[in-house]
Amino acid sequence: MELRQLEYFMAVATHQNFSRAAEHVHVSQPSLSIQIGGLEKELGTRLFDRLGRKVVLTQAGELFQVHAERALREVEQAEQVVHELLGAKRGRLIVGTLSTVNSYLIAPLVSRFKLRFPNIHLQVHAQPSSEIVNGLLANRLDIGICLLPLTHAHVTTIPLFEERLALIAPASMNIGKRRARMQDLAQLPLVLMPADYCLRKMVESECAKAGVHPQVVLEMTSPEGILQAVAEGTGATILPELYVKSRLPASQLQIIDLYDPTPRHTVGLAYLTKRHRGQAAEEFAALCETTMRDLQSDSTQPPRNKRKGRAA
Amino acid sequence: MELRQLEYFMAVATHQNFSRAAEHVHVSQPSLSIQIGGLEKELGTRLFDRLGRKVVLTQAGELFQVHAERALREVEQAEQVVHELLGAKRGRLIVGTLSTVNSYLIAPLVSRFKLRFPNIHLQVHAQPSSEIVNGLLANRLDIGICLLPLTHAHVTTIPLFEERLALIAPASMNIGKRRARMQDLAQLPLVLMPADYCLRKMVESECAKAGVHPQVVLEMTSPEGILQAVAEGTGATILPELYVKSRLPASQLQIIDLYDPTPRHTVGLAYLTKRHRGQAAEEFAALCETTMRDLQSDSTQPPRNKRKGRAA
DNA sequence: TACATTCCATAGTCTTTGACTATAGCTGGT
DNA sequence: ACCAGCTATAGTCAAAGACTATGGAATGTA
Repeated sequence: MELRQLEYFMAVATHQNFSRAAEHVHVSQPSLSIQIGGLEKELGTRLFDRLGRKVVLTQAGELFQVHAERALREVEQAEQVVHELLGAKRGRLIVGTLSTVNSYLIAPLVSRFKLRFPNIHLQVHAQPSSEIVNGLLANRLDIGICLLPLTHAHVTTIPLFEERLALIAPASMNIGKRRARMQDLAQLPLVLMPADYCLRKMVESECAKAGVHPQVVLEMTSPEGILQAVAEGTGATILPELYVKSRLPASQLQIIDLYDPTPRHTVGLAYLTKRHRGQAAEEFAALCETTMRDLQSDSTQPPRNKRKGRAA
Repeated sequence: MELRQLEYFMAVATHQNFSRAAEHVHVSQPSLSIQIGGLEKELGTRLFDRLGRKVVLTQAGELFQVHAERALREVEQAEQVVHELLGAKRGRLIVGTLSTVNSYLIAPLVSRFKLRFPNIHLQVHAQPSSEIVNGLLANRLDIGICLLPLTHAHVTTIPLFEERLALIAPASMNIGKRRARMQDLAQLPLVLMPADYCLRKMVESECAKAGVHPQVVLEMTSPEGILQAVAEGTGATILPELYVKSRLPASQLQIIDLYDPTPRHTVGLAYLTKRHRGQAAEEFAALCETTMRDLQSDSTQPPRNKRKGRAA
């Protein structure tokens, strides 16, 4: 059985006339007759009684019509949902993000995204980079926001923006200045993530460049926990500046710029190389960049009126 | 879009592998690849991501799958309902019958029919012959049970059985014998149907043959009403013997055989010549004959034990 | 009754399309 | 680095659908 036959069938059932039906489906009358004939032959019974002037459904035809109509409607809808997806009018996007990035970027990003694509079902999971990669490989995530570089056979990354890292010290700790050299870290007790975390590796490599060996007094996996430990005076830490600023708990902490060199890392979009990224994913990545640009310009020059609206 | 493509699509979605899917739908792998490719091209997006080992649905594919599956199921059901109809496992049968026939034949007929085809929806309308013909022409009825002969351009008839007509007289009326000649009718007040009814025409023609002119004292359209009028002594009438026997109200009536000649008429099945008669209609007609045969053998030889079961 | 019209079915021709085989290209595992 | 497994492409062939022309039945009209 073919969809064509169902369409022709419905046309005849509607018009009760082969010739009119043929015009309606844009084929010649013989073509339509043959298709209906074939359908009837296949089913083993007549679907229409040809009564001189009119053509009417047999009982078999009536029963058949119910399901033929539904089948055609489902086919139509199958097309429709895909087209809506392409137009980003519907769909689903599951994003994995680093919890640090999650804290300051995701909230404004999500709100912008939802504004533009209200019917895309969005899910955001805060996870460490390794879990994001696993999630992508297992198809649990559509895209991830990770630290770069990330080299994995099947994962492609696109740099989105850089994060500056800053030294975070308890208010009680006397650093004595607003800026610190990387070398100065050698003298501080540090609270860092475990060795297999990206952020820790990054810190280690920066320290190595500066020729210092950090004194790690506590390892914690969550940046949230680290901040709390720092606030209680356990030690200092190094975290993305924007992250800390987004949740600075009533200035119990000092944020101290690092330089010589300033540690930075690149945040990027990650996705399975062969996996088809939907419209929604593309848009999400684009919004990611513009949102970040806005955040950084607000952060680096807070008193300056780069954004007139706010300054006024 | 073609049903073939939906089937192939579902196979790939199920097996997550083109080659296996191809085996499953009994085509070569390239054929299947091409069809999927065509479908994706038509929809304007990938439905599957080909990840080396596995093949997984894209988001578009997932949305598409829902409706594709439903569409295929509807097509399957469309076939199914027709096949069930052919096997008379379901369906509908609307029958028009003469009210006289209706009274004695339909009850046992319907019960037998329902026994054999419990899922056929049966509807029986008692109507005069002319209405039955109209009903057939207007497709309100599937088949009709009428008096023959009935000649109409589009209606075909099949004789089923003969009905003997008998003289029905009120108990009060003194006929003096169990049998009466047609000629005897001339002396009786008669209650008959109006002139445009088949039964009346039939009586008229029988009378004409016998050379008598009936004295009609009352015309009524319903045989039921006629019987009541007769019971009250308004006059005698001529009705199918079986009909009267089926509803003899506590022997207030005499049933008198007519002879010389015995008036009879033929009851037959009528249907639109070009209309396709379903399995149910065929079976109904067949049951009609056998049921009638049983009724007549019970009626003509009530004391004799033609049906051993009863006699014992 | 005969004629004109309408409508569906059939015949014959042509183009499209789907299926097949063989093979290339890529991936993943040994 | 090679082998095994999988999908995509190329090329050929046969089936199927569409079209035009026409036949034949039924309907309505002069």
